[in-house]
Amino acid sequence: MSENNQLRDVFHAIADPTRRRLIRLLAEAEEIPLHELTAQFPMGRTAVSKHLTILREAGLVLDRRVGRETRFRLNASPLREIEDWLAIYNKFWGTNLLRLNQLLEEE
Amino acid sequence: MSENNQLRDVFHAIADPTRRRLIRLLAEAEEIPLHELTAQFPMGRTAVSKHLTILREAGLVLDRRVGRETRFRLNASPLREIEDWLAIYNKFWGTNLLRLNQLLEEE
DNA sequence: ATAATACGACACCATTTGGTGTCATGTCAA
DNA sequence: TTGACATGACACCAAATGGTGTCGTATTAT
Repeated sequence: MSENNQLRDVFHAIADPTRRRLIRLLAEAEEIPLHELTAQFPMGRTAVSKHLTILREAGLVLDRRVGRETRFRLNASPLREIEDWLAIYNKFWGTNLLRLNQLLEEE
Repeated sequence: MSENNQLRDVFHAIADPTRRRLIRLLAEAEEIPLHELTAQFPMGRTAVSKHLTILREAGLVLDRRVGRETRFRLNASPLREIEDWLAIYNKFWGTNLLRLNQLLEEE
């Protein structure tokens, strides 16, 4: 039951726009091979592959060889860590505009 | 009503553990001066100040001079962007263990 | 008046990051 | 069997990142 093979920080993994777009693409399909993912980006195959490696090390992506291609699929569950982290702060969302007003009035 | 002065990516801002700890510290107090925040970290004042600048540019922190100190306070609302982004994927959280099983059975 | 404090603004540096290109290898098609 | 395709595994590079130390200045305390 070792769902946590996280060698990489999930927060760091989702920090890059390219990696977030990869996640988005993988959410829309079951399984996508590397060359097909690469076609969606203005960069080379090597760069996309590196981003996918980072996602894999964060547990956000699974990959398997099928013939000569490597197919990737999304594993969204590590995102729960982000959700948990956010839960601490979303209670501040309402109050902070008030805080801002207080701050401006003090000046 | 320009709440979005975001020069920096919020995802990038929360990617660093030091910056997440700064957010945590600021959530626990109303207002904390730089030197007091610095005392909580194993690094120098300059480094902490740089992290706070990144948080400020992401809109996550507000600062004001009071006498000779610069006091910081949390503004959590930009975190809503993260929450919105997560909302797209948390519907996958339940299904992915099934996917993983399917994958293992295929092998 | 003097000294200590808190800070911003630098210059500086090692490491990481995000990209490139190339080469060797396994796989599929003709 | 020959050639095109898809990939991994490098070597490589510029720029960003996350630290450091120092200097000058405004503020506070003595």
